[in-house]
Amino acid sequence: MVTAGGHRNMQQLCDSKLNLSMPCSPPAADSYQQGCVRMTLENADLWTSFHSIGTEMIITKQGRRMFPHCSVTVSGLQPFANYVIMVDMLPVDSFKYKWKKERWEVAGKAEPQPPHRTYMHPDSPAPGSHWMKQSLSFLKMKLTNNTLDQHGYIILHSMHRYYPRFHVIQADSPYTVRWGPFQTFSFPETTFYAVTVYQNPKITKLKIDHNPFAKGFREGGTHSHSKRYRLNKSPLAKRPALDRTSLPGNIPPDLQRMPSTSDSVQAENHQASTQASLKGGQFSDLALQQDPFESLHAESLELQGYDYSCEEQMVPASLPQQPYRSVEYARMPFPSNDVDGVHNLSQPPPLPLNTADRRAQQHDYNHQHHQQGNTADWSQYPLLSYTSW
DNA sequence: TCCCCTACCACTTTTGAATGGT
DNA sequence: AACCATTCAAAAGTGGTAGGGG
Repeated sequence: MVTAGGHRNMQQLCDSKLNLSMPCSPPAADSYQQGCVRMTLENADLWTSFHSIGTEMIITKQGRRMFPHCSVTVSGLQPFANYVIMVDMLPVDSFKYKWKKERWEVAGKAEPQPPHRTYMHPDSPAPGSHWMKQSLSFLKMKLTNNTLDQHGYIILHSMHRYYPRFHVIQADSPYTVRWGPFQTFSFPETTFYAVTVYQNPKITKLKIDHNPFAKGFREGGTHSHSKRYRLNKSPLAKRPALDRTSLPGNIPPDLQRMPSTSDSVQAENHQASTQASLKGGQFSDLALQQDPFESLHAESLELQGYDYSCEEQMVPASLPQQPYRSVEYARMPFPSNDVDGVHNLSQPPPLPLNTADRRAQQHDYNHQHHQQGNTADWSQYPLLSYTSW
């Protein structure tokens, strides 16, 4: 059983930084508690380096790996129970951004959410002993801005901010994840701007310094763009789009089915889902502390009726049954009004980098306070994406 | 005009099939 | 025959940027 436990109060949560424990489940889920799952972000120093500048992740139509890539260690699992471990991406806020004058600025309201995708670790399902044996790398997870992507890559909007969310689900197969209790983790340091080209030169430099693949360009000398279009061949076109490394861990499209967010409780919590998923107070409190003055301007950016609904466009039908996880499912460890338990951020989301960020986060703060006492809106972002109904 | 996206480049790293040795 | 180690070609992946499009 994936259980909740560990850090309960905010101070503990903030102290834990990159080593996250799940907040305890609400009483309703106590019967499923048998331990305390902990997740630690690997390469935390690297992530922090990028985060201090403002991490950017390239997204391309063909799909691009992350750098730094997500790698975590897990403990507290039951050695002989099977688990599925997955990642999805959530928007940090309700804005889109632009890079202007050496800084990120809010450029308006976020685009409607693209189809929600979830990446499953290739080893899934595997016993807890396996997961705890070594760190889990999500190196092969790819990000794309192609909303019609058929490879199962994570679909994001450019110039928007996201953070990865890790799910640990007790399940014997990807087809039964809907039934198993699960816990969710996220790391503030992993927040990033999705971009099609790097905006911040500092990020480029940092990536080149750390990413061996970039050395070819740096050390290879000049780009002979005079040759461009002379050869009518694309490195990608001459290869199969999906290959031996093509995300074996991706959830079969058949499994990417979830209840629409317009359903049930999700409709009630229409807006602010992201903010709520980041809430728990920590994030917002920090944002306020950071720049209370500038936060005064936040309300001008308040969004109205932002549509967070997720719709899966990929509709393969190789399986007759398309499991989904319903937020109303009884085993869901997410409480309806336990703020600490709504999500598992032990830390506030990333520190604001500039005025725009602070405003955005203040927006989150305001919104979160409006959400206090409300029902859980974590459900805005289903654990598994869905295709159709 | 501005902003963002796409396609392409040259190079490094990774992958896995083929081969040879024990 | 089975296993392990090595080799090497192909595939994958990378950031920069010209050009295109909205």
